[in-house]
Amino acid sequence: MAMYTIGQFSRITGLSIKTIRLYHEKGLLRPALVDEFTNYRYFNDHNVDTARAIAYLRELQFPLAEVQEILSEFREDTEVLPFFEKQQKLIQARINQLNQAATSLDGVIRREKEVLTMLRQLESDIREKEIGDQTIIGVRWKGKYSETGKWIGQAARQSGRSIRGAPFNLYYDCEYKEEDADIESCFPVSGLTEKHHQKARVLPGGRCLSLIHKGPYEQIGLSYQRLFEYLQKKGYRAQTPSREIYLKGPGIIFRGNPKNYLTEIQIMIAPQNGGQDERQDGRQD
Amino acid sequence: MAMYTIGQFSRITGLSIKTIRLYHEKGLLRPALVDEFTNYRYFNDHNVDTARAIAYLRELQFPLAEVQEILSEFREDTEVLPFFEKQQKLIQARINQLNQAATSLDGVIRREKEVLTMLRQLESDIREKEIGDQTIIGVRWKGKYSETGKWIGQAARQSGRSIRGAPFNLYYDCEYKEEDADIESCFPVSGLTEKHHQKARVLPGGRCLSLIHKGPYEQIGLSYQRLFEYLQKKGYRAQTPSREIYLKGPGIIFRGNPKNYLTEIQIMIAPQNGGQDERQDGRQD
DNA sequence: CTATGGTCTCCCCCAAGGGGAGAGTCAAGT
DNA sequence: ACTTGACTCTCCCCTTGGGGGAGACCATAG
Repeated sequence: MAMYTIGQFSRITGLSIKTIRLYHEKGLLRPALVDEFTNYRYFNDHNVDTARAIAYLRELQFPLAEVQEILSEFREDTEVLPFFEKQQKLIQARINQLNQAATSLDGVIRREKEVLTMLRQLESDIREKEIGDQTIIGVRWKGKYSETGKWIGQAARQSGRSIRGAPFNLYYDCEYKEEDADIESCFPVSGLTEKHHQKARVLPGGRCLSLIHKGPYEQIGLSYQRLFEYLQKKGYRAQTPSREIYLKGPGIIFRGNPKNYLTEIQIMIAPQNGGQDERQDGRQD
Repeated sequence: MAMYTIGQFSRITGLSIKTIRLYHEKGLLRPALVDEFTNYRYFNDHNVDTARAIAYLRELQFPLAEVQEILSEFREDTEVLPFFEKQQKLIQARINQLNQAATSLDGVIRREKEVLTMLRQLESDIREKEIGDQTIIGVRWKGKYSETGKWIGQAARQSGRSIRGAPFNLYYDCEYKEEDADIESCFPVSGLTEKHHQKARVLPGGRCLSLIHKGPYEQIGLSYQRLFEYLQKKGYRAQTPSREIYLKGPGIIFRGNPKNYLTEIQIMIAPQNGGQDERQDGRQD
């Protein structure tokens, strides 16, 4: 019967010497012989089998204590079935937890990347553009502008994992109101589950004026002023609700510097004249 | 500005007192005030924000050291993007590892459950039954019966994650040979990838005699003898190759007790005479 | 003034090993 | 027989993210 020193045994089994000694100490792997004078460990082929079994169970993420229990109390694979099933549940739970983290990370990364490309191609000028229809979930409320954060949070909870872009507000008032403004806080969504589906609706696209406001929200009045001037100069007719998209605001981790906040203001333009498809107002809910 | 004792702060943030002290010690969470005489910690609302950020990053599985680095060196979410991306890769790796374990566990559980049902409905009697076509991957070899283990391992490696049942041998010799037997060691497979596809082939089904042999392989000769007697009595003609299905042999963890090994022997029966579809018996089990 | 409950620091514990120090051992070459 | 270099031994400390508990202060209400 071949006997191996711990180094040879380590090379055979792929376990580190430290690990082998640990398994010995914990009673998982008893060397075939321990020299009673030198304390040198010597292993045989049966030990190799045991080591392989341990390595296999460790791959299956069993804790050492459980490995020992299995190895010491059973002699047949079938008897270990309950352990396997317990372990399977445990691993599924861990996978779910990690998947949740991965999903969150994914969302964060996507959002921050969008912000970065936004920042790069930023020109703080009024543009006319076409925007498409969007499926959204929103929360309608009345109050002061500064309460927006709370309601965005509300909308985020309603949308759960379906959020597909930056939050925005819809302003249903035609004019600026300090108090008691009529606002809907929304998220664009997609891939909704059944029960979320009824809370969502489609926000129609169309032609709009767009201006990206850079800086704190307190100064957003100036950007609105520029937009209204432009509207008047071109003779366009504005449609409510107007939209304020919070491309970059207080972050998830940091509040950030308000000087770098980015908010896109979109004012939908009513079709010019005559056209029978004259929608004055997108209210549907 | 509201100030909270550590207990209140713990209730607000959901972090345990121990955890808060740890974060303080590691420099992640500096209390707004530490009484210089009593060493009591007092926290304010800004601390609540920080604690929330820490909890969020911990949910994303960031280690504390990284959380501290992020919190101490950055002020904007976008700057943290590289950390997020690194973390995403790390989490994916962990998920992959766990998924591998889960897949292995799944296979083991399925196999052992099959063995258990086998054991329950075991009657060690000769039966005639129809078996269906099977897609298999096999390794053909010549040598001694006892080398089977090695070649089954070979076949397992070839089949990878597509294995769908117990391993078996095909015996191409008409008679029992001690040495230099002509054998193919196989696994039933399904869900093959492209590159595995060409190694697989279909093993045709048909009518066969089946006997489940219980006990060590060394005694399998007796079971063969019973089968051959039955064949002769019925006047059936046997077809090669015959099959030996290792329902329960040495396990993955334990070698197990050879007295409990289960091996199903299947001998295909050649169609009787003339009639190309002559079923004599409705048994289909 | 005391009782009760909060809080402090300090120390030990978990899992699954890794790193290294200092001492002892083995086998081969000289 | 001696040396040398490679192994191996035990013992201790370190990691992560906290948990448990001891013994000593602290705060506040009755």
